Amino acid sequence: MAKPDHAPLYVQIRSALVARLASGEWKPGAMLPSDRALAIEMGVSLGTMRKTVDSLAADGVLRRHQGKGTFVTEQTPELANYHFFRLVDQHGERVLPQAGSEVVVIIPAGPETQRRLCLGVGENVILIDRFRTIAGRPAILETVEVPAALMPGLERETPLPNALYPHYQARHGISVISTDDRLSAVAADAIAAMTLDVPEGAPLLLVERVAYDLTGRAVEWRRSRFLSGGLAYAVTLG
Amino acid sequence: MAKPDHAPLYVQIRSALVARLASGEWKPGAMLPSDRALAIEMGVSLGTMRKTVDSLAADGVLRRHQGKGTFVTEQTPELANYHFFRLVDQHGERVLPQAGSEVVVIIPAGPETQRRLCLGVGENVILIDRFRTIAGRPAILETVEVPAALMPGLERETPLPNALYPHYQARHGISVISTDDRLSAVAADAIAAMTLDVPEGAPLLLVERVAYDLTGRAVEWRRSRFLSGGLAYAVTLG
DNA sequence: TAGTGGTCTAGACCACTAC
DNA sequence: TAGTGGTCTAGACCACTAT
Repeated sequence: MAKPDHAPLYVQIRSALVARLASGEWKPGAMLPSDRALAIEMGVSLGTMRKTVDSLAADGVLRRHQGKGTFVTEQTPELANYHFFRLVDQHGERVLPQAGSEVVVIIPAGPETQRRLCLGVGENVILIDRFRTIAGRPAILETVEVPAALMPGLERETPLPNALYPHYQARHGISVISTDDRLSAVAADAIAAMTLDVPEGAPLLLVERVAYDLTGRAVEWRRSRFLSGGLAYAVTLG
Repeated sequence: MAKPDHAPLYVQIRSALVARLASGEWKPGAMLPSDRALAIEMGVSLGTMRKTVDSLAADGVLRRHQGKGTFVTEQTPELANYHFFRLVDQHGERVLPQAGSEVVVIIPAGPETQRRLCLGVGENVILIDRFRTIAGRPAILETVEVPAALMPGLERETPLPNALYPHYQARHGISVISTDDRLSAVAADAIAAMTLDVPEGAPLLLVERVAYDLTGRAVEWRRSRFLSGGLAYAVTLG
C-alpha cells in the first residue's frame, strides 16, 4: 500500500465513525449503537472503541449518558449559546440576546470572505446583516456570511432564529463544532453609532469568527460588534 | 467515615499526585517515576495510573515524552506566551511584546481585588503597573496584582521579566495552569492616550484576567489594555 | 539492550436507566 | 431484569530514547 496504517487503530476507527456521522447515518439527537455493538461490528476491542467514542464525546460531537446510551449532539439554542456565545454582564452572568432586524441577500464572495471560507472565485455567499438587542436595546451588530452552496434556500428562511447554529443543523445538516475567534476593539462608525445609539467613535468589541463543522470545513464567516460597557466576552484558558 | 470514597480511584490518585506536586516533591522540569513504578507504589493497576497521569498531562500539569518519561511542566517564556498570551497580528501570526517600564508597589487590596483574589480585608497585594511595546512602540498597558503573602519579595525583584508566569514559578513556586479572561472594549483615558500615543477616546481592547494555580487558588488579577488596529486576541472554541 | 510512554486486548464488576 | 456507559484489572506488544 502507498499509505500504511501508521495511524493508531482508535484514530482510524474515529475517522470511520466521523464519515458515517457526516453521511447522515445517525441524525442529530439519535442514539448510536452501544460501545459493545460498535466494537464487535468494527472488529476492535471494547477498550479501543471506548477510547474512540470518548474522544468524539470530548470534542462535543457525541454525548454519553450512563445507563441510556450515546447520542449525536443536537445543537439546541441553549447549547449553542452556552458553548459558542460567550457574552457575560458585569456580574459574570451569561447574557442572551434577542432578535432585532435582519437583511438577507446573496452576493459574490469578496476577497476576504473567499480566503476565510476557502471559496473559489465567483462563488456566492448568503449574507445576513442584522442587529440584536439585549435588555431591549440594540447591542450587537452582526454580519454573517455562509457559502450559498452549503445552505441552499437559507435566504428564504426568514425571519432567521436568534441562534443560527441550531438552524444550520436542523435545516441544512451542518453541525458547527468549533470556531476560531479573533477579538479586537474598534470605534463605532456612523451607521453603528446610529443603530446602537452611541456617539460616533465609541469603543466596540469586534469578534471575527470562522466556524467549522465536524469534517473541519469552514462553514461560516462572521463579524460581530458588541456594545461595550457592562458586557464582556468570557473565556477560560487552560 | 463521614465521606465515603464515592470518587473513582483515578480521581483519588490524581488528588494524591497533585498534593505531592504542590508539596514540591517534584520540581518543575523534574522527571516523575514511570507509570509502572507509580502504579506499584500507589497500589493501582497500570491502566488506572495511566488514566490519572493522562488527565494531568491534558491539563498541562505534566508533559509526557515517549521513550523518555513524564515531566513536571516547566513554565518557559515560550510556553507561557504560547498558551496564555493570545495576541496575533492581522495575518494571524503570534505577536510577542517587549519590556517597557514598570512600577512595583505594595498596597492594601481594594474591594475589587479582594473579591477577584478571594482575599480577606487588610491583606496586601503587590501591584505592578507597566507598559510593554510591540515593534518598538508602546502597545500594552497592564496592571497586575498578586497577593503579597504568596510572592514575598517580588517587589524587590525588579526589573521583572516580560513573561511573569515563569518568574512566579521559578522564584515563588507558583504554577499558573489556567486563567479566566474577560474581554471588552474601552476608550483610552488621558494617561493611556499619552502612553500609547493615541487620541483620547481611542478604542482599546481590555482583558481582565484571574489566573489560577494547580490547586485552584486565584494567584493573580490582571487588567491589560491593548492598542487596537492590527492586533487581536485569538482563541479557539470547541 | 533496557526502560519509557503508546496502543490494544479480554475480561470483570459497578452505577445508572428503562421496562 | 436487561442493557447502557463508567471503572478497574492484568497482561501483551509496539515505538521511541538513551546508553
